[in-house]
Amino acid sequence: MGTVTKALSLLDYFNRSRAQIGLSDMTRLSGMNKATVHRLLTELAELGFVEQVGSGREYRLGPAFLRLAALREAAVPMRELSLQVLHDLSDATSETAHMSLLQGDQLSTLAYAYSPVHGTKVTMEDAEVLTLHTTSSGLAVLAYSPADFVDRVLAAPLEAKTPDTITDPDQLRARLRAVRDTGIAEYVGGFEEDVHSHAVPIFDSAQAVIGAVAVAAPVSRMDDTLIALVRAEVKTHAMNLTRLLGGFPPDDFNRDIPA
Amino acid sequence: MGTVTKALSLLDYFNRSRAQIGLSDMTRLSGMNKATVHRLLTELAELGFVEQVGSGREYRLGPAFLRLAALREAAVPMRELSLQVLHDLSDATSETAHMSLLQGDQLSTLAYAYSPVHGTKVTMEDAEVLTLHTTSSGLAVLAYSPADFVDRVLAAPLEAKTPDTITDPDQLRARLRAVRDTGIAEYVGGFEEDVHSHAVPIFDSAQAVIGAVAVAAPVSRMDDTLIALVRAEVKTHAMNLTRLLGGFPPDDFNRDIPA
DNA sequence: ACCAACGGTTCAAATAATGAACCGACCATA
DNA sequence: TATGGTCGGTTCATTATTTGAACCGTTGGT
Repeated sequence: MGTVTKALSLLDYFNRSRAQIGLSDMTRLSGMNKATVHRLLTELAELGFVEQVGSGREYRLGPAFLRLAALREAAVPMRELSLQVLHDLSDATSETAHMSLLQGDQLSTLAYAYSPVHGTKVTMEDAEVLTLHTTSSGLAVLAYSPADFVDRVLAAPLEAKTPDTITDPDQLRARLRAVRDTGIAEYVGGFEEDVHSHAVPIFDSAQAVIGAVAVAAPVSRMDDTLIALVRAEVKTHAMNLTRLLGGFPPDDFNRDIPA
Repeated sequence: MGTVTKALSLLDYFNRSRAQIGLSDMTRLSGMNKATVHRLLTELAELGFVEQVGSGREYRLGPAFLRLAALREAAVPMRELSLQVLHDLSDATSETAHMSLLQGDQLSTLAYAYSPVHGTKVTMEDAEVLTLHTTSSGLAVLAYSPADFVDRVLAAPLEAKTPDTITDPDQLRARLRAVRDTGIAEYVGGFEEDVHSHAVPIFDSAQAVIGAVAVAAPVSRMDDTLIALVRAEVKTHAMNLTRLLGGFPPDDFNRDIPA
């Protein structure tokens, strides 16, 4: 392992519940020699990557990250990142993948990717607007939204886009509980007939939901084999996108899919 | 220079106008050996601190910074606190307010706030980098920095950003004495022409200067009335921010403005 | 067809990283 | 107030990593 990796791997020991770490703790956590850890932390401190909290006390993450994160964000727009992940995802599933962001009480499609494998596929429009109660992405977002927001959305008139759209608030709430249990949302024909989709929420740096990644296929093609594949792939790719965007799943987010 | 410093100093060559850098360019910019730069970039890439844009193409800042910046802000909500104060300050003065942190021998902009009152205003960029000898914030920081740091900064070549930039060390030292007398720094057109700004230093819990809060306005608008208002407001808001951040001004810091 | 510049690789020589032992300071407990 | 444990930090001979000139194969412009 190179010295740079050793130094930067120290940063991984910081997290929300452990914002400050002392030299001895860091030595234990990393398994490295105390002198080594001290030298690395000192060097990181000079660069502003960590800082010492008081006088000769614990270390915490430094201010340099704010500057570099701003530059990163300026250099790589969210849409480009989403497209990369969606391309992978549609490749892995051979179906249409898309990503949408919560805007007001609707979802607006940020990006999508098609697979060339099948002649028939679910197609999207640029910046297509989706409603929350008619799509798997909407259920994924609602399932991790604050209660008052969910209340407001479900109190409004819920229009049926198809005969299969769920418009009963109680039924929708039951679906949201199911989503929270599995970490993944499913909807058959709620927005358009003949479309079966699975969606996983995307979170921001404050662990709040900001949108969802979904895979959509024609109902006829979505058999048990494809369902298993799609669920696994959407889950991992969505987690990956959350990470790329600098976000964190909430602590109660179902990290491991129970089959 | 330690290996870690070498690796992380590569990151400083990225900025808004140069978001992607190739291996050869980076070699030239850093003055290091190409093999060394390649190894360091590869190591940084494995950790997500940089990433390669296409297949065997240029490098850019990686996604790790978003995660770490979020953790930093969760641990120390410096940016959020600054934004609150800056918002108040720009409201009170009807001009642009900004806060920057000392990083190495430069200032990096942490946050800023605009006033909606005037159509023309001084604009900022996210994470904009300011030099110490060209800005009122820089003078404010230098005036309360240790002598050896000031010596080092003033001994380096001082580039003129505008015709009004002060590049003579003796003249700058005279300005620093004036800053210490009043507790507030002033600069007209040192960084950009037509900008007149006032700045007050921010201190940490060890009474050491860590940055500055400033208000910047177009030269034409900065008349005696506005100057008096800005000086009073910057002073109180900066003191307030120092306090919010858990810091203390040094004992010789001029607490009451003598008009 | 050519040349220059690109990203990337090699390996002996040079250099920086390492770690066991050691400080003084601090803080409970005795 | 002694004492034992832990803290952050330091030292320096040993060791392992980093370094850099030269070298690939590839690409793109002339």
